[in-house]
Amino acid sequence: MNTAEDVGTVSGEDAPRPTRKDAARNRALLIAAAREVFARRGLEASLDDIARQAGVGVGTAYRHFGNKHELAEAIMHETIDEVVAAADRALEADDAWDGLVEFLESVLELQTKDRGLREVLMGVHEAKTDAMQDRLTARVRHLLERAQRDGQARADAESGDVGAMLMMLCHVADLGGDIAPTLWQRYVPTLLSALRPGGPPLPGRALTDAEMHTAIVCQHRMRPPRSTE
Amino acid sequence: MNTAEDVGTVSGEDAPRPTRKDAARNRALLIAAAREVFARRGLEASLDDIARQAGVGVGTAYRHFGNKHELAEAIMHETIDEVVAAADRALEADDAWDGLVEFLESVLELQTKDRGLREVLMGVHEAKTDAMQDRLTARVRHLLERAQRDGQARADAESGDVGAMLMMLCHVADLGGDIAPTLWQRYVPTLLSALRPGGPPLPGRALTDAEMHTAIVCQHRMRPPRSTE
Amino acid sequence: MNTAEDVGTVSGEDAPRPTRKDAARNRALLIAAAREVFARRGLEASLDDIARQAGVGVGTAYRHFGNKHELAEAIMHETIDEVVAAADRALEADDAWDGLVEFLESVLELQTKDRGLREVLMGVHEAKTDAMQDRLTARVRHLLERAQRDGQARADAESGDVGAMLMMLCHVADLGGDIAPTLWQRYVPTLLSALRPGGPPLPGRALTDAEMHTAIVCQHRMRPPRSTE
Amino acid sequence: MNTAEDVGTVSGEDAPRPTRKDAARNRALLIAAAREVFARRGLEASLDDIARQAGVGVGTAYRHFGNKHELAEAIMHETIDEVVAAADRALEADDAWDGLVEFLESVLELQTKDRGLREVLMGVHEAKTDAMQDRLTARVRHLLERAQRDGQARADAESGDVGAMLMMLCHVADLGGDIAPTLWQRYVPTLLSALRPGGPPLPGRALTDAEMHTAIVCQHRMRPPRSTE
DNA sequence: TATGAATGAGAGTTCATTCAT
DNA sequence: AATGAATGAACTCTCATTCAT
Repeated sequence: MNTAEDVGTVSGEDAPRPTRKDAARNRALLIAAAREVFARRGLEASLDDIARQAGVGVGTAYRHFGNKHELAEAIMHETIDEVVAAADRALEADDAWDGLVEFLESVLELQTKDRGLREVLMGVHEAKTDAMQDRLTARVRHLLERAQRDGQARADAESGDVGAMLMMLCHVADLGGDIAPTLWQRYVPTLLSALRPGGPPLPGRALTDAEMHTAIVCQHRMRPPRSTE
Repeated sequence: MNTAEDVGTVSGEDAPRPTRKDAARNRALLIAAAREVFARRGLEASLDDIARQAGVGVGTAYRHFGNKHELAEAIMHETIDEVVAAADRALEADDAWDGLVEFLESVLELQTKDRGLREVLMGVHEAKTDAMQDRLTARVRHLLERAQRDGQARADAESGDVGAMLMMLCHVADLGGDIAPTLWQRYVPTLLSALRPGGPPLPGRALTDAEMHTAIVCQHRMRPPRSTE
Repeated sequence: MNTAEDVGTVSGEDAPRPTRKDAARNRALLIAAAREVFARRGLEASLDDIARQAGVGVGTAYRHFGNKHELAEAIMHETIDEVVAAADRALEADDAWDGLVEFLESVLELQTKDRGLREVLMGVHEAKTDAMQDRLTARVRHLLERAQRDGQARADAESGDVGAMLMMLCHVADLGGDIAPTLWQRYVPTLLSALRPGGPPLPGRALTDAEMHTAIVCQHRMRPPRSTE
Repeated sequence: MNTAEDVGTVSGEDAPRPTRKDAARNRALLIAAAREVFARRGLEASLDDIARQAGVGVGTAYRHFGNKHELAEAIMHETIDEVVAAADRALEADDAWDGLVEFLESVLELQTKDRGLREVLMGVHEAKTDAMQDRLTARVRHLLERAQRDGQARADAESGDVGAMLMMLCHVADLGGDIAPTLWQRYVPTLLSALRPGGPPLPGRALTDAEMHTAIVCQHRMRPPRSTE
């Protein structure tokens, strides 16, 4: 039923399979829209809103993501990429400790602008988050280990501590919100002091990476997908 | 207690009729059910679920509470009462500082068992929460001031700091969840050290009580009741 | 369980069955309340509202009336009484025609103040209205017949015509509402002229009393009572 | 119509895509169902009933109409179109007076079959009705003015009079219902005689178009849509 | 393959009617 | 006999997901 005119979509690029580019672009459009909408309105935003914002049909969203959860995961993936990038930058700081601090600040700055990331970091999510969490966890561990090697972080500090502190700061940042966007900075020195050599050790033990993983992944607040049966 | 004279007015317009026994029971059942359901599934749980859990029709819930918000408020009221009671107990501790610590621990223990309280403390609520927030804020202030008078807390600590720390700990407790229910205890000494005299002051400034109020109240996640009119 | 004190309700009237007066008063209270509420808010007002206004439990309303329809009927009964009274007064006017006109005006004045009556006259009701309709119909017939005997109304006018005209005027009065409360008066002369001797006869035929009855009774707008099954 | 240049923008943001065929069919089904259901049961009929009658899910109704009011408006629009068409036909009658009469008769015939229209004409509606009311009012005025120019209607007749008469006739038609579907015809000559030159003027004054508008629009019986905020 | 219309379960809320007190 | 709490069906509206086009 399509007349010849729509052959021109990619107009002369003689792609091996047609419309591959389209699909990629739509995926990108959806992710961009989802980030913006989730960032602005939180994870409860409707897929219709996101699709509209993307200039795409809802059906397209389902072709690419299967369900809302998967879309959110994809968003997280993209977003976590930025966080990972920040971590990688921090890993190359001259001073290991400065790198660690720099990383925390980068993350906080990122999540201040992005309610999507905020909710993700604060554990409002589900399932396949796995791989991304792990990528992040690994970086955190590296940052800490580097500082430990340089004698700037105490040997008994654990990467789970850094994670916990990051989350605490996220929460304060969330609390401060627009009223006091830099509130979280007030508590950075105190928290980080616990990682410094010399003082009394932290009591008990931190979450292992695996536990952290489970902990975050288990905190669904987004309803599970309906069983299609 | 009624004298004979007003017999026959409009068939007993006097005594407000002291809450029927079954009504009281149902109210209690509803509150119990709501606490349990909110505790387990969060504030987004439906009234239908709560009513079912209470073994009661939805209509009954509406007779007692008018709308979902009011029910949540009532639950919160009950729950905050426990928190306030804990604060009042803490205010009578022999040692002011021990009282403050004791209070934090009590709250954390309470919220560990109750996702309802967790969400309330973490600011996932609205409107009429006001009074309760304020009751709590006042206690926190008293606890801190008492410790300051005794020279156990630094003079420049602010009650907003205690609030922020409480929230951070709540968040860690939330993170630990069932996997590590005492995780939060690991970070108590570090955080509280910032309130102790002697060290470097906290940079910037804390949220005032009013700001804290606004910050928490503005973070609705439960939609406001539809205006019926 | 009743102590001796409530023997004093009727205090010394040694009524054959006690508390008869109470019941009567409650009935009266309910009717008064229903008239007021229906008059103000229309037939869609809830029984709860009416009971509250009466200072009585809903259950009492059901003891007296069985269901909302019956209550509305009772209201109508009371209200129609006034209309009937107006008709009886009109029947004693010196001039038969003046009596007829006077009657119409009385009814219109009554219904201007009473949305309850308005809806009743405009046929927004059901069932047992029967007896009352009939009482009214009879009066209308008498008024017309008296005017016919005096040669002031044409012989071929039918009482259904008077009824129809009354309804039309009610409708115009309803239309005028508060904006033009006397609008209906503009159309009285025209309509009544058709009842006067001398002009061309009305084409077709009017509704018989029985048809009028059926017509009005069939126009439920208030939902029928739920089948209890 | 699209030139080649914008090929590839966002996959066809150009043509608004001319209403799908099945969508159009469903919309038609809904409108048909709504007309039928509203016609049979009045404006209080539920959207569920209408959707069921249309053989369509409720959601579909909401996709097409947003809320119950809008659906009713759409129905009314369609229906008023017919009335307007009747008026336009009447405006082309050879004889101005015959045109006026013809119009009244058309409307009455239409509303005899359609309780939906009946309620609309009798002012049981709201808000956006405005435009349609006005379209109708304008026609009525034209019809009357044409008759006045031809000397067939008295100069001091007002279009509000025609409106009032139309409503009165609607009411009688409503009264006659199925029992006497032509009852209203009995009162046409009498009423219209008041518009004819020669007789005594109508006392008082008619409603202006603006007043008529207000009068009708203010008589909601259908509750306004809940503000979703 | 993309579109967006259709679906229907489910949420909050109301109210006529019943029934324990 | 009166009370008003309890009930539950019904209503309007939303949104994740499916499916015809």
